[in-house]
Amino acid sequence: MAVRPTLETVAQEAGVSIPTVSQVIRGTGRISEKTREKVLKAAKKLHYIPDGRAAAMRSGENREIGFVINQIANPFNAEVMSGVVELLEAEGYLVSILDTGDDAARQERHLEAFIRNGRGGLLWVPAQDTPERTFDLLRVQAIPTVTFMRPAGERYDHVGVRNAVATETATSHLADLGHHHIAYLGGTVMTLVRQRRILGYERVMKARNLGAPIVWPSIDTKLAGLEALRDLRQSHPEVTAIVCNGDMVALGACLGLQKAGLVPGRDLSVIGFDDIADAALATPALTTMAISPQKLGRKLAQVLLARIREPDMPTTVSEVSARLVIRDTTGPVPAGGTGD
Amino acid sequence: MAVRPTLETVAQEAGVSIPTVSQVIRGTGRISEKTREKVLKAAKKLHYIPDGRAAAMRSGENREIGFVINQIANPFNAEVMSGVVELLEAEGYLVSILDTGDDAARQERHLEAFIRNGRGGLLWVPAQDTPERTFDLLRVQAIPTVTFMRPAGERYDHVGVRNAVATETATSHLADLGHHHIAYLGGTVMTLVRQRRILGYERVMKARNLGAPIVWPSIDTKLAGLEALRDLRQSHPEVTAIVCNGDMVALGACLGLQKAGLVPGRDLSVIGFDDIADAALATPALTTMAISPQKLGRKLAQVLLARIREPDMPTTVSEVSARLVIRDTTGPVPAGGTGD
DNA sequence: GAAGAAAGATAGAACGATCTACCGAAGGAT
DNA sequence: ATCCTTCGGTAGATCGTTCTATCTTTCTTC
Repeated sequence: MAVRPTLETVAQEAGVSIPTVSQVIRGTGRISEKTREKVLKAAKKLHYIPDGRAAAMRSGENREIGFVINQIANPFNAEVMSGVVELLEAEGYLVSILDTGDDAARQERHLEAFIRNGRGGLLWVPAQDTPERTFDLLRVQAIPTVTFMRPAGERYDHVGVRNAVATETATSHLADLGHHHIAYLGGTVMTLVRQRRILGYERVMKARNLGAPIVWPSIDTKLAGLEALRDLRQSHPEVTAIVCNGDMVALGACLGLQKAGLVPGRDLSVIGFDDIADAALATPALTTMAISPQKLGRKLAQVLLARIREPDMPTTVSEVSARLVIRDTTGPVPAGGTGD
Repeated sequence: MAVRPTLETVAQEAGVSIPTVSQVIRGTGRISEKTREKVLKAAKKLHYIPDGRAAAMRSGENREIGFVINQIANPFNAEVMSGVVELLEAEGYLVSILDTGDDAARQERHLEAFIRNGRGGLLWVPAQDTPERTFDLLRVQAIPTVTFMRPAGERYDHVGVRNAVATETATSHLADLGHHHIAYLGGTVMTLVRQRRILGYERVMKARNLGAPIVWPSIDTKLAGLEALRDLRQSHPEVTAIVCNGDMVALGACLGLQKAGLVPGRDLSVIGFDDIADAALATPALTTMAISPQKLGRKLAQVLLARIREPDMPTTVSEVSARLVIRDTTGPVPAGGTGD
């Protein structure tokens, strides 16, 4: 089987020295047009592709970026990733993706593997229960890092969403429709993100003098949302509207309502978070807080590039706003409902 | 900022030579218990993580695997990936993922980037219109490669599904329910996979003397499936059942039926392919040809490992069978329907 | 035509690891 | 006491690239 060509192979073929070939390939230094063509021809003939690892080793520059994410199958994440890849690829970077499944141990193994194999930068959604040790690991290695969605103090640059403002908007929308007993559904661990979202929800509940806040946990899948809704309704039959921690849970809740013979938006209002593709396609279509994944992805890439270019600048925080998209799962309080 | 520790740093700290440290870290050679402990202590103190690229360069062994996939957001793919990662990770490999979006140009850039940055093996779902040149690129570099789902002749090992058998099963199931006018919905380009699936469908249509085969194209999203169903029903109102190229299209078709006020499984039978998580959760729950993504993922990993260990053995083909899962979207021909 | 500058190419070290070969010390047999 | 073996560890070359320094040749300019 063919052995991979190197600078030396190409140099021999072209009848020049190794550094000359290197310069031609990278377009640096002073090279005459004649030798340039000679070298390019040889390189093409041999299907030469430079060894990025050897280059990175010598030059210290590393054009491979790692994206460590909590759930690769989440369609929202997928769109963010595609935004990131598009922009970084144009700058000559390779973005390779790892899935932690929100498991801290697996995350640490992954991060270590990334460090071991050399990454010039890291985009990171920290797993829910990331221990301090993992952050240390990364700091020692001095890799430019940007956290996404879940901030990690002021250690790294961060790109995320104005969560508290978003749930304020969502809860106000429900209050405007006349709802008093509004629950918050979704999430399990009290991450900073969830904390901020619940804060926005509770602020409106208090400010507008609505019922006592009800926070009901659920993991972030449709199936879990379906089950959680059932339990929530049993414990709190007075609830007429729910603000959800994510679209998957919200869609699950809608399924749960339908299974119970109820109509989302008429018998009980549901509002999601993210605006994934399924939100608009579901019947009834889901009212939700939309965030633009492409926008987030681009922002993420920009922040990382800035950090790579200027490793010593103070860390930054970039937040984008969510937008209320009213569809069919929110409506006025049902006639028989408790208007109090 | 801290500079990354190397073998030399650790060697100095421990008061031994560089090769000694290397041997301790890798657990090779003869090392006394005393120096071993000394070295490990120093390595731990400095948070030493070996540079896999330098190691790979010298030893020729590369423990980083690339997974080049057509659609990262597809939940079926996500489950396959997690199966692959689990097994390869246990063997000490790092699996990093790239999304081609089924775009041949992007795919070629990605593959080249993988080669440039050194991958010890490749798992690959070739994009739909992959040119011959791309296959050449890979062969020249002599990287162990396994194709997934979409075979590429006998060039590489392959892991896939018994597609023709699966659609035979699906179509027979509909025929058993009394359907005569059965359409095949989904896919656009005539890939080998689609060809095999359509072959199975057509074989049953012919063998059981049913209506003329109708193949209707659609890309693989819910939205497209919804629209395609509408068009299909307009052109072929006699159709009472459809076999779909994938669950996403099938779910889209069900949505389309519901939008038209019809009930999937009663007014028109729909059968999907893949059994993604949503298939069981949809209302009505989707009848589908289930394939176990974990099983496929493990198989994929095993085949790649075998190829890495034995680069010169003849290429293999491994196929797993799909299993008919009957849920609520298939039923007998409706009363007013054309029983012919 | 001589000195200086610029252009074009190259030699050799370096990056961080691993591999091969070798070396000194300790232990055992004769 | 000498030789041989085994054990524990090290020196130096090497992987494919880039960097620094240098070398030769040609072109300007007065």
